[in-house]
Amino acid sequence: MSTAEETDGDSAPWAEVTPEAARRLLVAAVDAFAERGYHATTTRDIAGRAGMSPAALYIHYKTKEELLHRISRIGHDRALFVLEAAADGGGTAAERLAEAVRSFVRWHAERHTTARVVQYELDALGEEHRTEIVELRRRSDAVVRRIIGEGVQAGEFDVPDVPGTTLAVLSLCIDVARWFNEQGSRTPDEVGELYAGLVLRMVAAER
Amino acid sequence: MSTAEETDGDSAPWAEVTPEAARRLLVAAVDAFAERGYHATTTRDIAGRAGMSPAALYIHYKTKEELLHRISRIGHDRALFVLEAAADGGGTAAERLAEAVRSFVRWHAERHTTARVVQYELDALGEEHRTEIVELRRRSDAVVRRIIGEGVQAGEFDVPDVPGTTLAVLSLCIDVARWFNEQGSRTPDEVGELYAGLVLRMVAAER
DNA sequence: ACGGACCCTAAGCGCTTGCTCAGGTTCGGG
DNA sequence: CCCGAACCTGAGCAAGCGCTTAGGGTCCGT
Repeated sequence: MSTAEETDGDSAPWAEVTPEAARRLLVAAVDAFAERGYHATTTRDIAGRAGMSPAALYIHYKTKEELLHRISRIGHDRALFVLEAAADGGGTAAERLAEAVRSFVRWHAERHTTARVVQYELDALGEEHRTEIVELRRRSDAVVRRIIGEGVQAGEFDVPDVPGTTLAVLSLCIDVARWFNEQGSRTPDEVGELYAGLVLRMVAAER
Repeated sequence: MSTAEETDGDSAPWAEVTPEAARRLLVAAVDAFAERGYHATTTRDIAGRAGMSPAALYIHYKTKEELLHRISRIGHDRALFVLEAAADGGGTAAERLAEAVRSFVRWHAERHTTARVVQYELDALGEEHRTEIVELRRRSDAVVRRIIGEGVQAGEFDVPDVPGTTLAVLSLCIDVARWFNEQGSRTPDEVGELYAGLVLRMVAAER
């Protein structure tokens, strides 16, 4: 597999961020934001983690908020990519839903540092940037809702409230970013598998 | 029903906080923390919402962190109370689990302002205060795990991974605080009902 | 050898932060 | 009518914030 110009959700995490100094700052910001939260993180802390002086940050980014926006934008793009890949993967609705949950959860667990920033620091974005991100989340919702809707029509699923169940499924997956811990007893793969099973039970017509 | 000295999860929200000036400040802090987050909220903002000068805050609380701790402590106590009431309510494991989810979710929806602070600003607490709160959350976990465990033993439930499913159930409920909106199309009762049904499907032995 | 593009830093500006403190207001009991 | 306790405010301090600016290395093509 080539490492150049990848747009998938996993490999070479921040490869598209250039030049290298800008990437180092962005990675440092992800770590700091995830650890302490956006508002509790200082620009001096970010620059320090990247091994630079506080002023260096402003050569590559106009403001601290722009850093958050870049992180949030790239993160949402990747999470959405993962979801859409599963949705377009073919198979029955159950197979596609299971794969969507499995990979979406795996992303939130494996990359829980990024995911935490992406999912929980949304309010710190400015008006314009936030609406841009909210649109991406609307699309995630649409992807899951479509799979569930198709499963219902095909008679595979029995779901009284499709929008409500969609909300619950996404909520369940997203919250993984909050509690997942690398020192915990479960690998991202195991959590993905567990959750895929639970979600299938939530929508299954019968067993 | 008397309004004096209540300790349940709903009525007379912050009645046990006295004197009245201290309660006004605490309510103002809950609103501010929920809206902007702990770190983005200034002591001037809190005092202003309570109609006092910045200095007044420090007559009733030693630090801004003490305010967060009081909120977090009381909130966790109430949420736990709601859970335990449902768990001790009698009936089959399915009935108790459904009631636990229903009331826990209802609490997180109805009082989502408080719940947001309680569930998402934990990291802003100091070392000692945080470990105190984490203990309360461990007890919430134990309550749900016990119900599910008993359901499995009674043959009512079929759950391959009890700790994992417990985690998922609680995660689902807690995340309600993040997305619930009073202008949304669902009442707290409706969300509670929906979620209770979904959780029962996750654990049911057969249908 | 040298000019200039690029990238970075030291220093610091103006402002806001959490918090303090001396002093004023209010009010019930004697 | 005065006292003392309870409660609150105006003014402000030291520290830390996001961000700016003047200037200095480094390395390229020529």
